[in-house]
Amino acid sequence: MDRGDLGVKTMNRAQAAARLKWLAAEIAAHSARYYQADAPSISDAEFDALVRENSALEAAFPDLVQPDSPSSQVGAAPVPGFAKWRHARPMLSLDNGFSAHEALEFEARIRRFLSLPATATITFTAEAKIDGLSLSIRYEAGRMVSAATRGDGTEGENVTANARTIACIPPHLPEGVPDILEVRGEVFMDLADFQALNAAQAACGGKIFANPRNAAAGSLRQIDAGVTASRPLRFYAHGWGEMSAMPADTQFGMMKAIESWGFPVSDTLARVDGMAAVLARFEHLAARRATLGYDIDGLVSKVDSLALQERLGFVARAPRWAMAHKFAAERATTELLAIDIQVGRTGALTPVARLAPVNVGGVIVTNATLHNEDEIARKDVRPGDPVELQRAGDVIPQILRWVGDADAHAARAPFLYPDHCPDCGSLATREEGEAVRRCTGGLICPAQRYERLRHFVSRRAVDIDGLGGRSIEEFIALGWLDSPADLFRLHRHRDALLGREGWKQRSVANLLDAIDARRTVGLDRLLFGLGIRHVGEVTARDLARATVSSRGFLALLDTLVAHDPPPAPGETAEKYAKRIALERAQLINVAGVGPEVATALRDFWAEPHNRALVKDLLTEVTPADVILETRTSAVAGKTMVFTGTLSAMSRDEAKARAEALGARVAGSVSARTDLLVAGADAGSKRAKAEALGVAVISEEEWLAMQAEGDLPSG
DNA sequence: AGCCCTCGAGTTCC
DNA sequence: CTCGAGGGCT
Repeated sequence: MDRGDLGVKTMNRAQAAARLKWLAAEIAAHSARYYQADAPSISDAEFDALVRENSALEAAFPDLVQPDSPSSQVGAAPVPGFAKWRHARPMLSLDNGFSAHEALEFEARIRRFLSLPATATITFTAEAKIDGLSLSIRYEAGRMVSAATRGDGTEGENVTANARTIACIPPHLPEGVPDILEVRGEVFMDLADFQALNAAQAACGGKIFANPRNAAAGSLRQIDAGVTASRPLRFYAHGWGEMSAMPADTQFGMMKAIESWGFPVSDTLARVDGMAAVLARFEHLAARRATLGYDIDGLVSKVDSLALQERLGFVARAPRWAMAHKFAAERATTELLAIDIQVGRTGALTPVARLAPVNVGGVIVTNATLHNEDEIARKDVRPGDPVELQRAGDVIPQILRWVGDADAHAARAPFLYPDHCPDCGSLATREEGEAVRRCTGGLICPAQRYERLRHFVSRRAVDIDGLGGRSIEEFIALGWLDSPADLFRLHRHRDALLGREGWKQRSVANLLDAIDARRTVGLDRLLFGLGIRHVGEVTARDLARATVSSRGFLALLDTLVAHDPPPAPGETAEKYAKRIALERAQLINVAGVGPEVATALRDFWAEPHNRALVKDLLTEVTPADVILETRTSAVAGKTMVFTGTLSAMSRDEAKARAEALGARVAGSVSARTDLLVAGADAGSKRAKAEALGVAVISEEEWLAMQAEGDLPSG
């Protein structure tokens, strides 16, 4: 939400003039991106809202209308964007590391996960990490059928026509390639080509690109493939997606096969033994960096053996078997203008640094998070200080320290952290031992309500397309929207909405259709969307899988609330709280859900308002059951528990394998456990399983069972 | 009790 | 993306 904007009615003339100027610049920038099909940064609805606000202001202050007003320029039929493309295999991101230390940690972690001795040598591939954009190209029977950008990793944009114009991407492949084959790599632009392009653009008054990466992105995402064809784009393959047959059993072998099919592969690609050798390549690459002729931002190392890659698997959205070793971040100095406080959906007060605009590594930075109260104190940055910044990792700017004159710094007032919510004025408190200060306003805090609704409709939650912050704000102000269920009743305001500035037949229909499309939504998404403390995407999915249906989930919540044993005689309040929390975790019995999460769930459900909210929501929405993919394995659909010390694989790996075979992995043994795998020195869990008559197998038996259930990959 | 790994939450840039 | 904190192992 742009909290800096005032309502049209409350604005004076000077404010309106300033706002109009800002809107003109904003709309021009966004429409340039939109029409030139570079990445649009806001949704259509949000863009519409900007245009709408502009019109409203011009109506209120007709004498401020400028000849070059956006209202005189916008209005052509919007160019349809690219169609969405769902990746057959998700396109993942990589874990980043910035030091030799982190790289060696990465290697050590792999050894631990695989239970390898410290002396075992792991072979890696190493290659330059090109600063471009990822593309996944699909071939069927040797012919290119599609090409798509990464997008969010699951769904990208179909840019097939444009990719076909890139000279070094083969349109068809030689005989004998796998029938289905997806090659993934990086689209980029050489520095010399980038400079020539910008010079040509300047000459014809076209768009000037900030850096080669943006130029490549802008060129690939052209509506008119003819424009893409005129741009000097290059491509290097670095991986693959779906493959109907595997030509090799190592990363290096695969890349060589891909190269033999006619794809360019980076000449920096090498196979080396051990992380120390990867680090040597990194140093070598850093020295060569300036002479490569294109931008790179580091080096990528991958475990060479595909068998090991498969065993290592994934964490959230990144593989455990790969790492991006990044060059040191670029730094810059600017002035800290002010520190603003934002209120998140959980009430967390987060300080944001407002900075004098400064270029850091090709991007203009104006904001940076300061995380929390302690961080400000630790760095002792004060409004007015000159500060040193860097763009950490890939993008996020970070304030390193204040710089300049110490006396001047000392003369500036330290930032006073507010102890009341800047949005609703409620007391903001800090839990013992916690870093965040939270607004206690809860339901009455408008900022929290707004952020919760935004979370509910966000892509990873219920995913209502095209419902942006500005629309939510508008509907709240109109009194149409208070809780998530209200979203599904917005259609009752259809006529009123149609009468409003900027809402036309089509935009209203699109919004209502998008909402209707989510009347049936996965239990996991719905659960995540509720925004229960400590229940994020992964935990929500684990809980949904364990309870299968909304009925099962609600029953679990009821059980939690009903579990209300009295304190034992002489038990302190603290001990009692700890014990009952532990018991709640046992009632849930889902690996990864401990006392804290269990208590958060209970507290949520103990609140009558939340029960009413969920009940209301369920009158509008049908949660879809979350059923594990049933693969043909002996453990599919079974609830398993691991105990004792496993020798062939670590516990984490065992859990990951079991889940891949369709099993649920619980934390402890109960009557609902189907199978216990007992490693060496199994203790109480084994005894309990035997007492309950739960099947117990040894590690060897489990390995055999798992190998049987294994399906060929790909 | 201490340690390591993951996850959750909030944020930035385009 | 980074930081803090929860969960689960040793």
